[in-house]
Amino acid sequence: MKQKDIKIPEATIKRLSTYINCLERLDDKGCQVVSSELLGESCQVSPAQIRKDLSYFGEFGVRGVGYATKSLTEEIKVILGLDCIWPTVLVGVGHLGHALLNFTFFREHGYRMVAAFDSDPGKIGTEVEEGLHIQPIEKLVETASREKAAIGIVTVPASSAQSTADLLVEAGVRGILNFAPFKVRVPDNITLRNVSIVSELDNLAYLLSNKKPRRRLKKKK
Amino acid sequence: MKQKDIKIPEATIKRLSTYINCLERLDDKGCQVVSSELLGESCQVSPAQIRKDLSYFGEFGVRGVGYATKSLTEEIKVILGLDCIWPTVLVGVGHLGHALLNFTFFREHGYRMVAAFDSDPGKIGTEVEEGLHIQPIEKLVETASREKAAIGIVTVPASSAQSTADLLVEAGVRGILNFAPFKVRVPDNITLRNVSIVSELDNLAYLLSNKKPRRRLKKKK
DNA sequence: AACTTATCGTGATAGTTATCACAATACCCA
DNA sequence: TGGGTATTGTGATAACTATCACGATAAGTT
Repeated sequence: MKQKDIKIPEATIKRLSTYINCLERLDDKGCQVVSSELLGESCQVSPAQIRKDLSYFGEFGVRGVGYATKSLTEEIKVILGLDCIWPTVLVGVGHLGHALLNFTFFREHGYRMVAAFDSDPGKIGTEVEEGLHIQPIEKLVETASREKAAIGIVTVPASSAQSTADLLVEAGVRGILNFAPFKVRVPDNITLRNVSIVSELDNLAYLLSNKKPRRRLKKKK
Repeated sequence: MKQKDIKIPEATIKRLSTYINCLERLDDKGCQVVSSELLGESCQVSPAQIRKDLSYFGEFGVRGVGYATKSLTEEIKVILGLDCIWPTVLVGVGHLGHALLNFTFFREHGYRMVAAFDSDPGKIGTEVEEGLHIQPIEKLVETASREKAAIGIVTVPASSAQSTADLLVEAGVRGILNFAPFKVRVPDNITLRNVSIVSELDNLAYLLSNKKPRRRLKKKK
């Protein structure tokens, strides 16, 4: 038996999430066992990459056979921490916030939206989802800490992103997912992830502007 | 004079997009000149990283002084291909689609939404933005090719993501930004980017599940 | 039980990306 | 005009990540 402290690439974690997605689809199609080749085909990742990713966490397959679809799905969920429920709050119920609240996927995959907040008085009280009424920002700290929210989703405009993040930290959330186009600052003990939709589009524009993507002429004096 | 064919890291492109964002904010604050240190402070990237990123494309700064805020912004826009207008169409006007259509940022930064489509007959004709009426999916190929759409944004459910992508390809778009939780397949000459909101959340869950993020115990037989 | 086949798990290797340290140089001021 | 200061641009290096190639091994077959 060997035990080693090793580093897990962030890219690996991202892929694990997509593996779950593909595995569930394959399971729906009736595949009880998948090879790394089939799974790779399905989610457009090389078979070796999949095996490597999984090997960081243990041995989940059977040589000569493959992986049991259902149990591998469960194993990956455990790895990602999706075997428990993460109480989550969302701040800023604009279109994007609404989209996330209605995203049934969350409910089925380890997250539970326990509260939603907005600064627009006209929205307060609106039921955005079964049993979930929009609350004023002023209630954020009180409600989120009472509900023991662990994750806060920020879908407010850039101008109020930082103050929103501050409130979430005060309310005791451990992680923040920020969709506002502003890099907020949080204490070291808070985990932060920024999602920049604009960057994704800009990346596309860059690739389209260059015939040979990822290559370019470098000019120096 | 030296000229070399070198590879640009994808991460560099992503950062360039955020540099624009930070530079515009600094410019609003009255900073006419920024050092890599100040810019780095503002967008949470190391100064050396910023200089390296820029050095792939040329020399934009003045030693001992820094970078002219406005002109650096323009230079980066040129690098990313944002100095021209990208005609863009969006398919699937749910909450997320709506959010993107109303995102004024796009209009101001190189993209123009030329059409929006949805399969729900009840939505057809609705004006989602000044002068932009939702059209039926059946009109996609005709309208998008007439408008010479270069980019297609997919915000439909996973089940119709592939067929939507196929239509966009048929309409002649060169790039697709896919928000559906399904990895669509496109011909080699089409540039594709997948945005997985669920993966971002899952990543957060993983980090929260592990005290020391990015490190873990490895167990082997 | 030996042989064959399929497919995993992983050490070694190649490739990519970030960091570092410092030479280069523009501006300021005496 | 020369010396000091600030800050860039970049080669070298370190760190990280993906790919490859193959040994290990489970199941089926004769």
